[in-house]
Amino acid sequence: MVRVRFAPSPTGMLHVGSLRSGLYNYLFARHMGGACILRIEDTDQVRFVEGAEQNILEMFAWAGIEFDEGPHVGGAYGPYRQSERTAIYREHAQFLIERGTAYYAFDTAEELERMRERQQQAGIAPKYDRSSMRNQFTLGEEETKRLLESGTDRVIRLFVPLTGETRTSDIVRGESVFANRTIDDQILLKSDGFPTYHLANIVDDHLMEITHVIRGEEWLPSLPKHVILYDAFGWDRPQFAHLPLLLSPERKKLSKRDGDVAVSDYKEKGFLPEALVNFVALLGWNPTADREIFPMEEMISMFDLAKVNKAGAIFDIEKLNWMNGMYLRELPVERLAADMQPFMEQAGFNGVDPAYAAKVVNLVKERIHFVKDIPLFADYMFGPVKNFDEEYAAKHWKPETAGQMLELADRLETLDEANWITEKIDGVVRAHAESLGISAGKLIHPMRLSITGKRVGAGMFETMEVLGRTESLTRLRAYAQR
RNA sequence: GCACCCAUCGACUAGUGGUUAGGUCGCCACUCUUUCAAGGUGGUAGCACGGGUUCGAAUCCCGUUGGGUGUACCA
Repeated sequence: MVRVRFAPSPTGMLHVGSLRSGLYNYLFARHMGGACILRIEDTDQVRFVEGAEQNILEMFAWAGIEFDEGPHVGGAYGPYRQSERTAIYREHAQFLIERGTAYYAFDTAEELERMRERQQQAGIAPKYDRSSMRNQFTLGEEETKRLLESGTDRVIRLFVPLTGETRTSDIVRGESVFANRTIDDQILLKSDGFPTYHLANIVDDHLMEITHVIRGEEWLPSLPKHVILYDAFGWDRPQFAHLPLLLSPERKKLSKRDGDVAVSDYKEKGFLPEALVNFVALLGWNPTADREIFPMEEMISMFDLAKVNKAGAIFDIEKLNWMNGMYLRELPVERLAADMQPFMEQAGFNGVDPAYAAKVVNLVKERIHFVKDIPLFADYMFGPVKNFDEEYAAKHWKPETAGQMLELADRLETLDEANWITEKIDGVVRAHAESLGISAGKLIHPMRLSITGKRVGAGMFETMEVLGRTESLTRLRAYAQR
């Protein structure tokens, strides 16, 4: 059975790149009928951010991505927070020491810093020098034992052979070869007793029976270390798939400095979760080139890791905007009206009838890019017109217009509530225009001005139908008589 | 510096030896029209470069160039 995991570290708000990594894990798991696990990698006590885990959970829920196991739902392989598994890592580090594939080192941060400076000056790659630093090999058995017993700060490092090479395999990128002499003796267990990512990740993936490791390309350089670790334990390794990076318009790894990178930023800006998910899915993967809109279910059935691209993809907000518009026009209006609710409150429109709100959404959804825009775009649907477009008035309001509008109002009044529908209103307006010997447009523009105050909006007759008979007539007369 | 990864229109991509190099966003034009959108139609624009291999290379190989990631007691 396929088991995959998404393993974020709770150091901030969920990043859109992480959303995509999580999504690919989810799509792959669902496609294969396997399990998708959430594991919190909180082994860095310094970078821990309060509330980050909560944000990760909320954003995935918002995006419609569910985990089968994780700290919030439990599971048979827990605990799912690495900070609750430290004893496990210590035991495994110890096991490696006994096997001779890891060793103790006692260097201080300053000593390591000086080592790197020396190496830099000598023009060689910075890498832990096992033969000159303070570790169990240079210190000898007796001194090592003495330091351990005296409680001196120590770390456990991975023993990487100085010769030979390590071969790795990746579903997206194929085979690679790394010369062992270029691979660092990575710290596995820190002096605070916590594991580094490298140790915790391998131990947990093994214990949680992960079959496929799907993660960002930034991990590719440490893949050989991980492979060596699996060998050091004597474990089979999972299959790896390293995803291309999400890039800023400057082609750099998308980071906080590039503006909105948190999923919550997009939620607050009014993007629909379906659109954001669809959009990031297509950044690096493409099921079929003949269309762009794929609901989650369809992505699941079509997902294929082997079709994931190798090159990084620029996060192009323009296309996201377009896609949001596509979903905006497809999603049920009740759902959109519910999404609009928080923005209505922000705009000061409280207590609006949900059914009426849905009608307004339906009326204007083709003309806007975000539900968030509706309270501003169609403010006149939720309260009196606040101000009238002067320029628009100057262009379409002629000396004879007021009289024409009042006459029109009288004629429209002959339509009762039941007949206050788009087609009937349309008919009355056109008949009136004909009797006046002018084009319908000559009437419609002043009507739009009187009723909405704006020069742009939905179809005039549809707008009047939704606004209602009484309010429409009142506004028509009020402006003509002002 | 060193290690590794990558390279098709401005952007996302299809393409796995034979295509007029296709689609989508954006942009431009036209159309529809009561405005603005949406829609429809058309257009703009690309295989980084140089060598091979081959009857034939966007596709395979090598190199160059360019870009990216990593290089922590962070993940």
